[in-house]
Amino acid sequence: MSQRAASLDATFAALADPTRRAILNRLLHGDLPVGTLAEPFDLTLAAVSKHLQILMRAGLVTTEKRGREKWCALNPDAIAPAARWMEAFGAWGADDYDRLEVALSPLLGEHASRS
Amino acid sequence: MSQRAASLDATFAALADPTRRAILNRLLHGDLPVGTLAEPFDLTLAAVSKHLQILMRAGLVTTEKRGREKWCALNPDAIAPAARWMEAFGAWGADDYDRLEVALSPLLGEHASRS
DNA sequence: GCTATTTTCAACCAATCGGTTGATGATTCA
DNA sequence: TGAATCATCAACCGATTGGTTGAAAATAGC
Repeated sequence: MSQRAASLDATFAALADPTRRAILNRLLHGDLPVGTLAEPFDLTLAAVSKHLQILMRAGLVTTEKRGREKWCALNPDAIAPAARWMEAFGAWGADDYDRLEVALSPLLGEHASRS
Repeated sequence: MSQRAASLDATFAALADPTRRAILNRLLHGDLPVGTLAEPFDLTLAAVSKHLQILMRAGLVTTEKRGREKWCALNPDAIAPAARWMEAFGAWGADDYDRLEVALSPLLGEHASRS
């Protein structure tokens, strides 16, 4: 399997778990040490630590040790190959510009709900 | 877990396997019956059938029985919630318009390689 | 140096995954 | 009717996943 395919595997697999997506959402609001990051989850710290390793392996999260604590930060660029794959798939059959608008809105600062 | 989260789980999990992504890519070029769809893969028909069930459960593929054959078709709309989730994530930290161009190019018919 | 704090490691467990084989259900066609 | 074709089902297998517990490593502070 190509390097690219392996990267897509790791990225999509990392995103397939709701706890891991919640971790990413939590990090959207700012960097956090592991312990603080884990607080809202009804899981042991060891379990959260494992989830973080999966996110790190996929490149979605980076860490930096500061003293006793290990601070976690998002690496949004890591999602680009997967996002590209999905755009190529989703654009087929596009019969309107809804998807286009969705893709544009975050860059344009719009926050219209489309759920 | 919310309905939406479950849908994201199913979609990302479906995309996390290279065989399943290859199946989707194959269907990008047109609808196919299961047997023909399975030909290029070094797998039993039963294995491909299982992959198709996972793709169908995620809504990414629809099927229609015509005589003995079961024809498979893409349902690109099913990817939209996952694509939206990723856009929200990826747009954070966007320091240029690379992602924007990538999102636009399929709709504009451009095919510049960015790999 | 000792103790507390933060995080990971190692071992284990049940459940799921991706694959196989062999049997079975539908359907077509001679 | 009978034989061939298309696809799924059921049972099984080894590997992986998501979780736990308890011990251990690294660092901070008294």
